[in-house]
Amino acid sequence: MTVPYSFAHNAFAAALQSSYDHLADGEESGDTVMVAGRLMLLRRQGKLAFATMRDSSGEIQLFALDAVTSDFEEFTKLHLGDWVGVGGEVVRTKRGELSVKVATWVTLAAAQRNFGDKWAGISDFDLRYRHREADLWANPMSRTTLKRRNDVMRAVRERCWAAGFMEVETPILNAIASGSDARPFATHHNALDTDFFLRIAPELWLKRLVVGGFERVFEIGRVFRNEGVSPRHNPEFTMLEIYAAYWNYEDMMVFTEELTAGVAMDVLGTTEIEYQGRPFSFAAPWPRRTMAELASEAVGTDVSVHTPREQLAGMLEERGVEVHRAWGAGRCLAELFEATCETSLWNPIFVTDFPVEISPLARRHQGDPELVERFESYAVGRELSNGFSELVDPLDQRARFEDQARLAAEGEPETMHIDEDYIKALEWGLPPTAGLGLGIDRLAMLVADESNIREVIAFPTLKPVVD
RNA sequence: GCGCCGGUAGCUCAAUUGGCAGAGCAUUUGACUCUUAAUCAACAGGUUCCGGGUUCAAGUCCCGGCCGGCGCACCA
Repeated sequence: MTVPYSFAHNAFAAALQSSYDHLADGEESGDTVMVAGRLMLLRRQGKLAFATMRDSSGEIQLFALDAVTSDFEEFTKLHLGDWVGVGGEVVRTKRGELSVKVATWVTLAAAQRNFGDKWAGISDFDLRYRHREADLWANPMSRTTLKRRNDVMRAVRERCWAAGFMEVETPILNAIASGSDARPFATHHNALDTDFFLRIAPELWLKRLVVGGFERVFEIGRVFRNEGVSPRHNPEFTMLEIYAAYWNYEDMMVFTEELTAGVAMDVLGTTEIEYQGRPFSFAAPWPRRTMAELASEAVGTDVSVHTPREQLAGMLEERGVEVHRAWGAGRCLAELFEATCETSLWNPIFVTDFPVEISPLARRHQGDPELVERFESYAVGRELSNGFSELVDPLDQRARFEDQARLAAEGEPETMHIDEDYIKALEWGLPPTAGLGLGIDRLAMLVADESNIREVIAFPTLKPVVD
């Protein structure tokens, strides 16, 4: 059988359903359309046959009659999952189902595999993730979720553009993987005979564009971290990073909450949702609390980055956290916060004023040089975004990188490497700038009410099956 | 990486204390001129994830491996 190379398609299911809403039961419109899609159900009744066809917009019934339909017998032998193109009149059956009365039809692709149980679909995770194409046909929720992700991406882009940000693209192959603390994937360029690392963040490149005079830039792109896989972590994930010259971290917090709540409004029409059965509100403004305040409340005594390191370490050990010898008071405070507060932060909140020790790219706090002007937003017990007033001083930047190198020497596996090119870039002058990194997948999880990151990624990372 | 749970027909799932491996849907064949997961009848469909072991007998018990889900760790 030869399948055609094209089909003169001129109507979609959803548009037909709405534009022929007025058609009465048993009424024939007199209008002929060409529709195409996939057979989801097929019911033969002697000299009649009814099929449910789905296209990207929705579903419509195909009504075939021996007296009207060409090759009627062949039509009744079509399989669930076959793609068909159909020409016929728009009618409503006596039982009230809007249909295309099939006059001519052609097979556009024969399905040689089925799409699972027509009622239960496909539920096996392995099959769903390895063969998303089958999952998408079999499971309406999978289509809805990935569509939501697309809606989120569009809303984020449109809001960034509307705020005057320019979308840019920066290298994925890097001689040094920097901009975050994470282990990178390594690869090799043959012609250059050079090892490269896949980016773990686009941060340093974006700030170099600000140095170059693009005052507002953003990038939505894949980043790669060679770390554990979990329901909330995929080795490659999508990050939004934005940088605005002349802003500080408070300005960026305002932008972050407005962007996030705005995306929820754009996609869902509301900021008030249920996430995993529990009420959740995107509505701005979000509370702002310092890390030290939250940690102090949680442990019942005042702690801060100035609390003696040994005292903080003792509190961590009481809570079963193993304290690395390279950790200073700042890192200990952050660990204490994560151990006691992080998972209880349900509605969005900004946690602010991080220790300088764990923030090598952020600018020192105007009120306390041991802190930086940094925030992380948390929602449903997870980190959603991270931003700060950017460190603009090349001398301080070099000192921070050197501190990181010292930590590495003491056995800390995930530290930032010194990036001479970046320091050189800062020497040309980075104006006061605030930056933000936001996990698009995690935002999509919230909007789509999904608890596993794999549901919002079309093809999540899986271990290959070897025979 | 560690722990717990799971893997049976193309899909969704059963299988009692270890005792002949089953159903629905899909596929194949037939009936049926308004169906809606159509209905009815019939046929066919299996390396029970893989490899060992215990036993008269293993889907079931034991050991190892593979893949997945969840939790922990790492992290966003």
